[in-house]
Parts: sequence; structure tokens; C-alpha cells
Amino acid sequence: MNKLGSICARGRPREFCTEQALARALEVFWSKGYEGTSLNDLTEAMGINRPSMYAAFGNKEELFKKALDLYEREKMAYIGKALEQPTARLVAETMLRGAVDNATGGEQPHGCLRVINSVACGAEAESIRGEINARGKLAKAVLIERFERAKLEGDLPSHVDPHGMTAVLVAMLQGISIQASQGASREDLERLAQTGLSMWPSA
Amino acid sequence: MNKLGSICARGRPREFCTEQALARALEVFWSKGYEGTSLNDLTEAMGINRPSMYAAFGNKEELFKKALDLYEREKMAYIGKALEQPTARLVAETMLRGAVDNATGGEQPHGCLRVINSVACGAEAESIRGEINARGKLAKAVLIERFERAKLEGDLPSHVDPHGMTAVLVAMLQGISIQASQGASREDLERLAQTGLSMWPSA
DNA sequence: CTGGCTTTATACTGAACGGTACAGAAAGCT
DNA sequence: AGCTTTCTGTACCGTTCAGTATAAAGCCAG
Repeated sequence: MNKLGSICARGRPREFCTEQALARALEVFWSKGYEGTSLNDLTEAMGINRPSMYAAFGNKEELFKKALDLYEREKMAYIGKALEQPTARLVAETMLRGAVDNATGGEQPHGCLRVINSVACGAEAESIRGEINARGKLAKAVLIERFERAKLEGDLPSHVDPHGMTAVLVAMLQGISIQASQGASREDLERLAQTGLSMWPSA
Repeated sequence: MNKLGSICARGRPREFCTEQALARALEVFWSKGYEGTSLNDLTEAMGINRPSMYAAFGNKEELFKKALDLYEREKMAYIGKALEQPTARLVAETMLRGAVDNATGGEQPHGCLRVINSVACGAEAESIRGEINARGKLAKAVLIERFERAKLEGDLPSHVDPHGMTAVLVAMLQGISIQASQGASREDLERLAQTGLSMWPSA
């Protein structure tokens, strides 16, 4: 034990930065999806070899979840900002613009990590899909609550259905994600967002 | 050669119905996606063994494309009906309702075969994704043309952007598909469609 | 019946997958 | 120094994948 009680790094020190490696892993998962990413893809992008990855992150699934946490912290921050907006319309506008920015931020447009993996393929990814759907359900509930408040505050007409409104907005966000991963240009997506916004009910 | 020139089935006759087998394969692809479906899944569902499948359909990829043809012929017929509707609003309504019906037709709701596989994972499915995106692009072009006509005919306001309108409608259809595959109920999806329709611009 | 043709069924191939055993290398502790 | 602890690199494990070689089974024409 160290006399000073300091964190003593015994044994050979790690030769890579875990945060940087996680960021690299996120990039790969983001462009290829969970199942489409192999351990070779990951270790190559992370610049480490397999046992190091297992020691640092557990396994492929845990690595993905940690990458997903990072993704939500960094790339989905606009959702938090959106919910703080004063009107329902501004909530929607902030989310739509955030989704477009997020989808077209990289070299070539690619869909939201969540949306991509919520429809993943094999039985291998069942747990991943469950995790993502749970997080999505939570976000939906928050949006519904926000739109119910908007009705009370009068910036959403009384005839609208908050559940339906949320489902439509989420559908637009999912559409942005899918069309981006299908190769839509930034202009295409901006027209989608703009038109969707022009259809938003006014109080 | 047969004297009568009739189709003479030489050799051992096939013991299964190809159309029925293809329909079974479609069911599996529809619920598991292209990459999520293994040859074991397929042959088990089709009730035949591997070499029979290869002899009858070529390989997994060709089998999928034939299943996709069948899917579009049977399950996406509503798109043709939609385009024939007299107004843009009715086009949208027919498509939205058709998508909801299609997604909730089976035992449990599952997304559109196209949407599911347009975001498929690995490099294995690159060709599949290309095929699907090409077909989707075509459908989008037809919709844009339809909405341009609607503007000329005056049942869509002059300020709307047909490209944007199409992208929004397609996003709603994709959203229906994704939310269905995430386990949304029929009621959820109907509220999505209803609310989306209530936002449709009136002439 | 015999020979030719096609579908069956079994069992296999090579490659890729996620995950790991093991030996060597690099640091701190006593 | 010598020991312990942790990380690195290689080489491997068992499993699953799409696809196929091979031979038996079934049907026709002659």
C-alpha cells in the first residue's frame, strides 16, 4: 500500500487512452451498427489488440453500451436543450435542427446510432435492442409530458393529441436518421425539417 | 424431346411448392431482416433443405430479392392505390393508413421489410441495401411528381415544397415502420397517422 | 427393365465470428 | 535485486455462417 494513500498504479501501465479508444469505437459503431462491427474493426480503429479491449471494457456488448453513453452525452445534447425551449414549436424546431446537424456532422451523413441499432438484425443484438428501446421509451414519455404542459400553457391548440404529436415528431427524427443513412444530402434533410416545421400547429 | 412439345418434367419431380416456400421465406426475412436470417432459419421455415433451396432460388441474396418482389406485389399494393387518389391529402391518408395496416397485419407488429433492411448492418448486405435504396429513390421521385401535380391542380397550397413534403411523408412512413418494430401498438400508430394527417396543409 | 435426368438428404468446406489461454514485457513495491 | 501485478501480443478455442460435393431416391423415355 502506498504510504500517502494515493492511487498507486501497480503493474505495467496502460499504453492507450481509454477515452480516446472509446471515441474511436463509437465512430465505428456509428457507421456500421452493432452487429455490422466486428472485433477486428474495433481493435483496428482503437489501435489496440483484443485482450486489451476485453480488459478495459469487458466485452463487445459492454463496449457498445459505453459508446452509447458517450454518444448520448456528446451527440444528443440537443435533446436536453430542446426540452428547455419555451414553446412546443421551439422544442420541435430545436430537435429537428439538432437531428439534421447530427446526421450530417461527419464526412458523410449517417443516421442516429440509436435508430440504426433499434432495428438491428440478429438474435445476437436482442439485448442491445432492448436497451435502446427502453431509453427511447423514456425520451418519448418526457416529450409527451412536455407537450401536455404546452397545451396547458396555451402554445399548443387544445385539439391536439400529445401522444400523436410526440409520435409524429419522433417519426420525423427517425426519418431524418434513415434518409441520412440512405445518402440524403444536408439540403434534403433541411427541407424535410423545414417542411415538417411549417406543418406544426399554431396556438 | 416430347413429340407434343409439351413441358415434359423429366427427372424426379420437386416435392414442394416454390411459391409457398417463397412466402415462408418472406415471413422470416420480414421479421428478422436479411442478415438476421440464417440459412437454417430459412430452410426450416420453408420445409426444405439447403440444396433444394439453392437449386430453386440461386442463393440467399437472390432468394431475398424474390421475396422482396413478392412483398412489394402483395404488401405494398396500397402505394399504387394511394397515388391514384384524387387529392394530395388522400394520397397521404391512403399511404399512412396502408403503412399502419401493413405494420400491424401479422401477429405482432413489425416494420416494413424495406425500411428494416435499408439500415442493415454488415458489409454482407451492402448489395441488398443498394437495391432497396434504389427502389426507394424511385418511389420518392414518383411522390414528388404527384405533389407537383397537386400544386398545379390546386389541392396543395402554392407555398409548399414538394420535395420537402415527400420527405416528411416518407419520414412518417419510416417512423411508423420503426416504431412498429419497436413494439408500438396499433393504437399508437393510428394516433401517429391521425395526427400527421391533421397537420397536412389544406388548399 | 435400363439409361438418363432431376430432386432429395447428409455431411462437409473454408472463412469469419466473439472470446480467451498463455507467455513475455514493463512498471511499482519491499 | 527480486517479487508481484498489470498490460501486450500471438495464437488459439468452439461455434456459426453461406455455400457445395456426393450419393441415394424418384420419375421419364425407350
